[in-house]
Amino acid sequence: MSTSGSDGGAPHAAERPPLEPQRGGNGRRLNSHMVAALAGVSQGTVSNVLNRPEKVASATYDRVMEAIESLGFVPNQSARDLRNGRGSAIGIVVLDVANPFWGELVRGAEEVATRHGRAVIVCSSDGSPEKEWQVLKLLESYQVDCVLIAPVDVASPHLAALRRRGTDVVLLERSAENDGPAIGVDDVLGGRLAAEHLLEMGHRRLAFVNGPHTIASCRDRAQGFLEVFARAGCGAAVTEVGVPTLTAREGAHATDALLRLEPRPTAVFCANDVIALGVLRGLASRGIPVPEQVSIVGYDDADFAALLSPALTTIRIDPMEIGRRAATVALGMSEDADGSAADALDPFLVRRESVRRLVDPLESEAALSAEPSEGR
Amino acid sequence: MSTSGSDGGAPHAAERPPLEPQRGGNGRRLNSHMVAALAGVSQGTVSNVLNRPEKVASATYDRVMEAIESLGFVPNQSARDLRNGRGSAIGIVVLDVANPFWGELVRGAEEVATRHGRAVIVCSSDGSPEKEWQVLKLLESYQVDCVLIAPVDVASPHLAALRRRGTDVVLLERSAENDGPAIGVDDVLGGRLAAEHLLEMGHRRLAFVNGPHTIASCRDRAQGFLEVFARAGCGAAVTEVGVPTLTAREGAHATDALLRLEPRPTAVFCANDVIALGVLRGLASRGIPVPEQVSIVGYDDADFAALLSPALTTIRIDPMEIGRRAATVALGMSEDADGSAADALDPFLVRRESVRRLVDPLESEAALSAEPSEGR
DNA sequence: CTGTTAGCGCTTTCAA
DNA sequence: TTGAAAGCGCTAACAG
Repeated sequence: MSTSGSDGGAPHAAERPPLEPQRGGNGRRLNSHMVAALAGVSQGTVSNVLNRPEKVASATYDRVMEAIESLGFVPNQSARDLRNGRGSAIGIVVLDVANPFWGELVRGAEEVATRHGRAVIVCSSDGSPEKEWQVLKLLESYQVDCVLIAPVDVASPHLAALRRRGTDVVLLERSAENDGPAIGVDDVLGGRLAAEHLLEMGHRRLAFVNGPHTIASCRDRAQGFLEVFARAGCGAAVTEVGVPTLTAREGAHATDALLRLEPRPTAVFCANDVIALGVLRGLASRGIPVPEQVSIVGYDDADFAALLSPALTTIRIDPMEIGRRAATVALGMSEDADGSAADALDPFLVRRESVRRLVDPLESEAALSAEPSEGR
Repeated sequence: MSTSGSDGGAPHAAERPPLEPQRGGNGRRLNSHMVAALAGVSQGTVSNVLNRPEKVASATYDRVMEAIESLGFVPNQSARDLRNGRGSAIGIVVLDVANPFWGELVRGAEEVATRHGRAVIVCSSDGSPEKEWQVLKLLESYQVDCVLIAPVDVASPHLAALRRRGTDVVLLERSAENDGPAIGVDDVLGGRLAAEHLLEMGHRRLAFVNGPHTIASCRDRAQGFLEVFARAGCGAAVTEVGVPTLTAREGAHATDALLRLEPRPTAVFCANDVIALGVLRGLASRGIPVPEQVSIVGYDDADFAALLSPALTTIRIDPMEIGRRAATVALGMSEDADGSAADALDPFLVRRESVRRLVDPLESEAALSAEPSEGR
């Protein structure tokens, strides 16, 4: 049997009439006026009980509360928002909620928002400026109080316009070309960490699988990663190979390009774990052992990173904490100091099994041929 | 330098006055009245242009549209919702958005909702009835048009009450004790699939790491899994070990209990991949090889399942499609047939590396003796 | 301390 | 085809 019954000609859910919700006993919609009537007070007093309890005598307070409970009254947020001239929901725009990184971030934001009785409206932009614009309009129509956003393009005029119209926006990434509040990880540092680790492990021929530079975090990771080699003056060869989207599929797809590189890299840094996962998959399907023949460093320390085989060495960041902080500043709860308080979380290296130490310095120079059996 | 500047005593974001958003040229809030003024029509006409374009002369239509564009006017959804007596957002309550399964599901729902100009309010219940109730109140205050929910307890009175008050609710799981619309995977079938596979592979001593039976999907998976053995009459020994939450941590924690079992199981079925991942981790830390000593079957085919080592044999379901369908019926777009249309997605088995075939029938018989070899 | 009142921006009769 | 006016449920200012 199906769960949605088609019992004897009953109309199905989709075509039920615009039946009015939440009726009181008399058949009218349940509202503060009815609560007031039941408690024997005026609407204004009900409002006060809800919003400024201290302004009302405790006897009346109790009576009103009782009425509220017994009726199961829930104030109409649309009306409040309308009256207050500003919505109470908060919007959050990420690249893709289905991606665990953004999922966790959303979770963190949602946690603090709902704790404050605020709804969070979640939208995915898929990295598409059009879709981003569309969802921003949507959020604006809902009069959201503020939007937390990982912008496709920080410099987007739509963003600026949104802010100009009075919506608070807090960026889910740090960015030089932005003056508003922003919470994010210091991705330049993250890139640097990866580079230093690889250098220290003896790697000199490297590749970096990265997303489009329109994404600030990609740009930053590249900057940090590349600047280490530029500075080191160690004659390392670093190639950046770009992928259009940060997905496992693209990572796997990039493997071909990686293997065509001359000289072939001994290590590849991936802009995130999902890509690393794709690269790992691509390498595995071609029978190339990791880390024996190529070392991999990911970014994010996603759930699965520790459980891959080999376990993925990665740069750890805590997306949920970003979400929490972003929501906190968005709600104006960041009363600490001058508002510039700790807006960047420092990522750190998690050493696992996907990076091999190149013991013999010559080995890294031997171009492509020769590989020692390396058993460990 | 920090991204949120504390430049020369300028007040920081949190304490800016309740400055009114989206002003028109004259300093008042931008509304349909101002659009009307600019276009030289009345408010009602603007409303018609937006909602019933066919009712308005094309000349006026163009003029109004132009005014809308030039002003950058976005209608106030709170006001519409208030006036319409029903919100336009849709709520979705899952156990945890940070979990990739729910993240994907949310994504699917969000995709179809935003395509229809509807906002999605996302909430995580964490499997806690209190938190669920809290978020349901939140959603109700926002007057959401409908809520998509994976209930902590299908039989919850709060759910029934919500529905009674006129909010559409569509369940994100199939359940016998529910008569409203529901989209979900046929978990009984899923459990059955796992059992049949294990049986076919020669396993007779099994364990099932499962979450609380208050969660319908857990109950159903158990039902399907157990009923196969009951029916098979093959004298298989199956033990269900319960974990309070469906997390990797709990899975790892359950490993002890698993290993204490007499007789020790040759295969364990896990209620989802995340738990399987925890069990895998627990087993690995104790040096017990999979699948050589124990076989594992997961559920969900999460992102990482294929990349574990060994790659996880699992029951695949498509959460995003569930989300899409749920949102579709919620929006009353399911005009197909009588409303009972395909409300269950069939899961299927994905054979990978975590299940070993017990070649020698004696091996599996040694423990409990007698069973018809049942090969099929 | 509590009641009264005036709208917030929008949709929708009802008239013109 | 368009305009005028009423009112959705709530809050805030002001009176009592």
